[in-house]
Amino acid sequence: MHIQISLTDGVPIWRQIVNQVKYAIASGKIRLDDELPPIRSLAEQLTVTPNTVVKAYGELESEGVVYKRRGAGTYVADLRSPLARKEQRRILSDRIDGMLAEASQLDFTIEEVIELVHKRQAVMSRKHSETPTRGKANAG
Amino acid sequence: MHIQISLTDGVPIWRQIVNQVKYAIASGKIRLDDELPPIRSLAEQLTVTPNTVVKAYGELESEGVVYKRRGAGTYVADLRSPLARKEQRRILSDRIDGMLAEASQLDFTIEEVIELVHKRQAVMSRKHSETPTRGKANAG
DNA sequence: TGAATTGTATCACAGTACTGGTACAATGAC
DNA sequence: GTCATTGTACCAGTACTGTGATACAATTCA
Repeated sequence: MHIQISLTDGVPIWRQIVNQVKYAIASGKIRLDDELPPIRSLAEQLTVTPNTVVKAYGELESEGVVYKRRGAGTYVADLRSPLARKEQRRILSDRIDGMLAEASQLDFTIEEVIELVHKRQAVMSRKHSETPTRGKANAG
Repeated sequence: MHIQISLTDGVPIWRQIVNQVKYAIASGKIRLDDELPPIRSLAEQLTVTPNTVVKAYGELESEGVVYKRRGAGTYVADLRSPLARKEQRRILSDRIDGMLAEASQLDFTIEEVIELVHKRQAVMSRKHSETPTRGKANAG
């Protein structure tokens, strides 16, 4: 669990933690029921306040990515569980709704949006080919 | 040009103005080269500071929705012009990139994303059927 | 039971976004 | 050129977000 944060790129520390934990899970570095670093430990390692880690872990929990057990620790949740998956779908839906609202106001048709999504997906997966959408791509 | 703002819904006033101007254009209430209310007039009408309207109009200009002529006024731009269209495409691409990054981290495939986009589009166009994506939908 | 470890809750400070007030500069009408 | 109108620029106050410090509560384990 090696997390590297930047204090200068404008992205809040708690969000950097969220992203890197998600990435660690997506890339298989940490797995189901693995324990994340205790709040204090990670806070000390990153030399930030425990509060910041609390906020990050709280966000991860609300997204169904991890679960916490008071007095015990914070653990990687089963992302394929129906509950977690439903929550993730809700989060992504919110983001898509915002995007579609923007597209509508900018006078894009749904067909144009879909085309643009495909194009951006192609660009993004080309940019960092080591992080494809789901491990499936490793086999293809 | 009737704009209604809410001080309690958490959405910044300048953004409410942006959205309603866009909607007024999309719905045909104001057209190409029509003049928007002067900053002071709209500020007075909404009982907000001119600064807030300045910010809203500035955002609209940066998106290519309007153009300003100092000493004259603010006017609806030609949204189909290549320059405006390119800028709008850039804005939407940014939003899509963020959405795809989220989707990737939440472990959705591109196929699932596309499916969800279609579903949300269906939901949204059902919700307020008077604001379809582009007038084209009136014919279909 | 009691100490150690873990997450939780509360208050405080700094930076930023949002809004407000007012003076300045450029354009258009005369 | 002069005046009215328009957008621009600058500074100030307020609320919120992000971060920091520290005390509290629940769980684990000897």
